[in-house]
Amino acid sequence: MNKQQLSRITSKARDICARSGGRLTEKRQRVLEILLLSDTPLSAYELTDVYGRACAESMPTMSVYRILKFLEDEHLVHKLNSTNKYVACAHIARGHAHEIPQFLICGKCQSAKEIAIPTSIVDGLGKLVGKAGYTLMNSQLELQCLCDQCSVGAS
Amino acid sequence: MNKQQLSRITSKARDICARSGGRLTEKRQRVLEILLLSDTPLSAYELTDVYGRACAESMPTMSVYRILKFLEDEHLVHKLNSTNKYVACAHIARGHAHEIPQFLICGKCQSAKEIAIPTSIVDGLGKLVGKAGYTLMNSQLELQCLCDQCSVGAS
DNA sequence: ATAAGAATGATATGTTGTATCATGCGCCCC
DNA sequence: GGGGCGCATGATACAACATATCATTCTTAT
Repeated sequence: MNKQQLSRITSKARDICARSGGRLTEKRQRVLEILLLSDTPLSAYELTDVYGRACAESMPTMSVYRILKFLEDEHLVHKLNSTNKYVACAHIARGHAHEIPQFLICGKCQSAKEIAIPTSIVDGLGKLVGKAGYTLMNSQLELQCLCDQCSVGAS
Repeated sequence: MNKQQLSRITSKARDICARSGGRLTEKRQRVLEILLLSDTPLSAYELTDVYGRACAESMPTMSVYRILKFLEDEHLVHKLNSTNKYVACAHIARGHAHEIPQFLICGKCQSAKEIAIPTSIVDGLGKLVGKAGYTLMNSQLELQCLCDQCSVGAS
């Protein structure tokens, strides 16, 4: 991602925050940028480290958690429950229709790709769940995968 | 679950362990029984508490983790990643064909139901994942739901 | 009986996350 | 532009979840 793309996204993110009455402060923006630029999801403590190295002055982890919570509430960041790590939302630039995010997580390189699951599959799941006596609420799927690059180089 | 059912399951579990060269010791069996009898998934520390209250002498949490790992390796217990809690496998008694388990988790009463996802849906997901440049590996789905009982009583 | 290996205990520490109170900083109103 | 209000951040403590490591006990085979 180049600088121009990055600034376009953060600018959009700023708008999104503004619409909900929030503010994308410099620190919040930096955290978001770190996630946008990272190849892999990062834990709150990894973010603390990267922030400290990138920004000269460091940030207490508590603040990182608070900022992550803010960014999650704005749907700018998602948390991967299976790994306790955080990723930037892949859809900030365009419309940013925040349906439930779904992720493919590579078990080898840890990359995570945010994808859309078609209605047909979600509906199928919904029916199944109904038959089992449950009602489907929000469900962020995290599918354990192998990415093509890691497949190719695999032993 | 009555005593007879419980002993049938633990006996089956003993067989399963034996076949893989493991041993279902008394402590391992007790941990499994606690999970079998529990209405909801339990964390390792909750298990420690219950064990201590049920068995007069307590067990260090470290041992609970080790026992859980053993039981997981035998596919007698599953871990819910979204809540960091553990459940007994629902299929010990019958054939115990351990495919990837899938769970419906009630957001209100925390009950978790283990279900089977039909091949059609899994295949659909697999194709989708393939198009995104990934290969689906093991994927334990944990779907956030509301169970019918909680729906009825809901506000 | 005894040695080997498995299971468990004890202790320490690492990782993830929350609670709470203090401090700083921007913004609005007059 | 000073004063005060509210949001953002810092600092500190601690809770919850999990692993590492070495010691001890129990099983089992010979």
